[in-house]
Amino acid sequence: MENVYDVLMERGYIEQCTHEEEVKEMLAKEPVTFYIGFDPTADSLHIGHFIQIMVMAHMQRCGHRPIAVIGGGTTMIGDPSGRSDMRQVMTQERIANNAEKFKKIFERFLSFEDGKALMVNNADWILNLNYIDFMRDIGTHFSVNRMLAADCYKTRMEKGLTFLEFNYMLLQAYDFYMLHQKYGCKMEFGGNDQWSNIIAGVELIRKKTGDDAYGMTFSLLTTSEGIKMGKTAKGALWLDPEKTSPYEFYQYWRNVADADVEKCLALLTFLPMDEVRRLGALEGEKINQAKEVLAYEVTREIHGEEEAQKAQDAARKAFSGNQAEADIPTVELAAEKVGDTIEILALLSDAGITATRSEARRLVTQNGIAVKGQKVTDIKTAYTPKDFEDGDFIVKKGKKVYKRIVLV
RNA sequence: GGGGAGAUGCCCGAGUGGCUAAAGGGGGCGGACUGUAAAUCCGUUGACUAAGUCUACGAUGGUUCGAAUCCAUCUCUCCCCA
Repeated sequence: MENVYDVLMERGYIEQCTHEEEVKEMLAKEPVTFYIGFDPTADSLHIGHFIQIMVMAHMQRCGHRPIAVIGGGTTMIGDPSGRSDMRQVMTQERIANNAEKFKKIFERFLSFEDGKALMVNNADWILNLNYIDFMRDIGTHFSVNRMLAADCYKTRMEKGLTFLEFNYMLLQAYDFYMLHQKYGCKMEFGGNDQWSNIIAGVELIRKKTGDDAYGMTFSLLTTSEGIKMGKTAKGALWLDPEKTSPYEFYQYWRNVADADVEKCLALLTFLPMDEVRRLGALEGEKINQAKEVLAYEVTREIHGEEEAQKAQDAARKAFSGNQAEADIPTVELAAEKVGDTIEILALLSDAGITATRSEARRLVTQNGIAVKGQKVTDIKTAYTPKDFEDGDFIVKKGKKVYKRIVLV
């Protein structure tokens, strides 16, 4: 069987590794149990988590056993790594609720049959810890001096770090230790921002048991300019279709920068590397083919074949000028709002296409609005219910945003 | 516990009585150019009517014809000392 280490390396996942040679050897000769933790701080996973899921999937395909750990316990603390502010304290109910949603996504990518993968919640062993016991048992193995020097606290050394958050590292290390004891877990993976926490776990296991444990981190998805990817105007790029529609999701990937196409194909799809390299090498206008493949593939992974197809068709139609048939988002507008006639400004704001009338006015004056394929340049332009009758009342905002307005 | 500094629009940050809806930058949005790319250029970026009005500079009161700017109290943040 192919060594998953080479696969991960070739596709560009690996950022840091504790014991490169040993890890490579181990992964080649035996099935390895490893874990990745996910803190349910939001009610949906985002694209950053997706990379981790991909890694688990690659690992499982090569015969290793993933443990997806839901951080129901650690979320009670909040990981301060790389953050400039303290996380909001969350209630147990919300955490449990979010954890439920995570499960569904994992099941799409991992096979949990016959214990080929596990999902556990660290709330099971963290929530009932006894403070004194824990401190004597685990706390003794940590040096505050070293912790303070850790890179992940850097930003917090300027802004302030509470003792609550300072404990996070111990708990994550303890997770790894527990998984090692219970399931023989030998490796912990995570985003590169988790490096400090992962090392802490590796060292804890070595100190307490003398056993070998390893850690590896993966690149955070960044653009060629080094900016974190997956940010949209509305916040993160969510995997939940309720929060980010498949169409928006598709469009995000359709619009990535040329320079990022190959990297994204390697990290976010299962396409063979030969194909990835071929697509990434396309030049000029042709790179758009690669972007279509990328957008389609990623959307298919997350939302399924059907949704991906729909998004692709909609996008193609919308951008080829043949908008009438495109499956573009519909917004409803109450008929009484329209009355006998409605002016463009009221239309845009009432339909939620713009947040305010001022914004609508701005857009119209700046030539940013088209209705039924016609630029609207006069803010006095008005419409009557008749204009909506054929169901093709399509508003184009800027170059890329299309909305179909339907009276209700 | 003692002392000091600070809180301005989405973010950073200037502004220390009227010329301030608030410089500058970033980001966002629109336009041009294009390949639904990048870079670049232009415009725009509190709200409502279209020429004013209203709401805004941590919160609440006060001084003044007039306050982001002065005073008081409060809240929060950071720094130094213990």
